[in-house]
Amino acid sequence: MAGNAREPGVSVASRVLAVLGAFDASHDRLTLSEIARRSGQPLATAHRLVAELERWGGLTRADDGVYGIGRRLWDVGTLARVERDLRDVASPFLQDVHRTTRETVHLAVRDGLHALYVDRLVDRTTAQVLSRAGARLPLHATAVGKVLLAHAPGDVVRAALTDPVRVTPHTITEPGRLHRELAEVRRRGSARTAEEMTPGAWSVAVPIAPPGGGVVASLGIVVASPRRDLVRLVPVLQVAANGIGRELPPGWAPT
Amino acid sequence: MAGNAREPGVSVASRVLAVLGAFDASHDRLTLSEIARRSGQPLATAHRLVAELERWGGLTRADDGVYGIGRRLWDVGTLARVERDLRDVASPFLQDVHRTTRETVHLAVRDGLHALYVDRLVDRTTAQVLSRAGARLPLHATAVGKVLLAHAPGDVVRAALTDPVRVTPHTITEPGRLHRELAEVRRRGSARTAEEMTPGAWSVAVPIAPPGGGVVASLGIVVASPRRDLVRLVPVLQVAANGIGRELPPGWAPT
DNA sequence: CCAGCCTCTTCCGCTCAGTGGAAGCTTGTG
DNA sequence: CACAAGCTTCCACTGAGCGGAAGAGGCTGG
Repeated sequence: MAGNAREPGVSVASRVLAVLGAFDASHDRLTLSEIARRSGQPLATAHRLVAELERWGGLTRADDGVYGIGRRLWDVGTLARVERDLRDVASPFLQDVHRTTRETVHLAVRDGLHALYVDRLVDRTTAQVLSRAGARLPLHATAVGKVLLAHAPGDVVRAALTDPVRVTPHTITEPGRLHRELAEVRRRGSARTAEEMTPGAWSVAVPIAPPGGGVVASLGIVVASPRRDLVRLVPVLQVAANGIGRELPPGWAPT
Repeated sequence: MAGNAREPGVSVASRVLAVLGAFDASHDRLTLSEIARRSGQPLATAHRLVAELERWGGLTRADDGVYGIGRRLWDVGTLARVERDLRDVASPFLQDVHRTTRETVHLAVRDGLHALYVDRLVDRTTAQVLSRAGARLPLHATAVGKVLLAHAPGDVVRAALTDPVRVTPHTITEPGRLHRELAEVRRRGSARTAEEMTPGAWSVAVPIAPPGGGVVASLGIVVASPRRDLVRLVPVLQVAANGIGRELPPGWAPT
């Protein structure tokens, strides 16, 4: 017989989203079969959905048949708040900081238990640091992450400090020590890391807050050597962070 | 009776996409009713789809009930080729150009009959020019657009020069004159505009091509006064454009 | 305090859009 | 030329999706 044994309880919408979910930072080009596999759907089903997505412009298909995310989805993504508001406001300030320091500059918000890198500026010469826009790194091992965590709700802190991942030999994983460091971050108004996320990378970061609001983002800088004067960059960051905060609408929050 | 008069021939997938399509540059925050109206769907239907999208993280709902594009969609959009490859490669060069000129720098690709602005750098002090990342402007009225058009297939040129929109009093709309100008752009290797898109904005642009490939993007600069030495910026742009081209994978194409 | 209006949420039985196994097709490989 | 792997098309069964309607909540003006 033809017919089928339709898996129950799965909406079409969720299938569409599963197709989109098949793509991620390290899988941005997929074949139909890969999409089917990664989204957990029969080939025929994936085929139908993918075709429709392509027709709409959400996916594009290269000559070799490989699918990638299309412009239409890029357009839509561009409208996300994290992207639009924050990036637009912060961008000139990132440039300022970059121009005066010549170092890699990062802008991040908290996304659950990760620091989500919304924007960054890297010198062409600078060794490529891990982060790129859209990357998510652990909160406890990055300077921007520590800033965000230091101003996060208690349950987030608790969750983040429960069995923190050891990324490099220098990563701090003792909850007690991290707790003390977060208090220090709040007191001092800036956070630091020394090769805790990437060997050969040292960084500082400061919080960004809109007028009359809490900390919504963090601005950080990464250098490739244990410069003793790293702290001297803090005032530069603070001026920029204050500028960004001032230009954000009062009460602005990511999400 | 309950039941209904389901509109036939409309797939669920397309309904989901219609919901996403309800959002655009000037409508990035919508209420449920607005989404329903703009996507042409009954409220109950929109409600269901929106709820599912929100559950997935594609949409977020603010406290006041207004919906916006969520992080999940931002993530996915980030994976688009235009965004990823081109932006990543070009970003440091844009910074170089910006640093030496202090002017607004633009990176654009052709999207149908429009120049799609993939990235830009603006000085905080500079008067805000129209373009922002994600913006689409007519090909015939912008410098980057002219570059892209000058290297576009014949049918695109024909379509673009059929009744070109007059944007400002300075916009060139005579097909003949535009045709001649495109030839000139090809010959000279750069394009210019003088208040053709935005009053008070002059600009130049050059093509970007990967090794052994055609023109895939354009790098431009916008200044706020009719500087006589605008052409002197062309070499700067060319160095950067060459650098970008060289770092693009051979045969790279947007889309 | 209520009427009027708006937007959002929930309900429910009918029905056709969606389903996926299978067959056919294309392309690459040994 | 057989075989495999990936892609496309086909088709009849059926439950997921549909949307009108009613209910809930909120705001405004009389």
